Amino acid sequence: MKTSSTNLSQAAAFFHALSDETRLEILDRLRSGEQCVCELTDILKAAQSRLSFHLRVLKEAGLIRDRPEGRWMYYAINEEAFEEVEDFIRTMKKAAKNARSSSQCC
Amino acid sequence: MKTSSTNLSQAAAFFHALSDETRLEILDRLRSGEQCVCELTDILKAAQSRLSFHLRVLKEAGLIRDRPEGRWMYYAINEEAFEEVEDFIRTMKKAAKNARSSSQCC
DNA sequence: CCGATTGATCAAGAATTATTGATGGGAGGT
DNA sequence: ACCTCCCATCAATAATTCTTGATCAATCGG
Repeated sequence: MKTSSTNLSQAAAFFHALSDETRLEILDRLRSGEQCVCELTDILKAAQSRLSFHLRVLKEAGLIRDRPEGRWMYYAINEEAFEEVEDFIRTMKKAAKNARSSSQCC
Repeated sequence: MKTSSTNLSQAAAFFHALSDETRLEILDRLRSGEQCVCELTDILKAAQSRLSFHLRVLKEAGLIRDRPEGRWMYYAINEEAFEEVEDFIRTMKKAAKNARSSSQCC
């Protein structure tokens, strides 16, 4: 079994989006359901443009979805993407585990 | 349930280490078992210092372990770290799923 | 001891990413 | 129409990360 290189660059993109603490805090907030930017700005005490930047990174990676409503923009976690990330990690882990047990002689 | 901030910075560190395609290629190679640096250099066609740099990033994040033997250094995947990453992702995903279903009125 | 091999580390430069403050656009209220 | 609120975007700067080439230490074989 081999992980294709497109998978690798896709995975790298996911992980890059997840590699920043501010973005993880955003996701942590979104775990409880969708939120608008202004709520996040209040909670995370971050400048609006800064938050907007990080939301964009998350969105371009496909980790979150947005939904405009009036003058608000609501963001929510995209579960499918997390499913993919989980699969990637699980596959890696399992392969390593197998390799390990099969290389143990006696 | 809340993810503590130490968890977040720990997770950010894991994800940062995973966010580079070269490092994912290294891990992809290590899936089949431990390898020494020279083998990786050949396979990935990367300069030695470059590889050494990425191996360090992976090691400092705890994703791989090293084992010196004579003049070779063997690297292998550290499964426990992948377990942690998987848990983190799964927790995030589940919380999002719950929030989603409970917010669906009618 | 000598030379060759393996791999870590360092410094310098290149490249990517993050932050800040300013601007602009759209939606709503009056 | 005007003003305010919410948010995206842009340009400039700051900060971080990556690559490259050089050097060094340790191990091994002769």
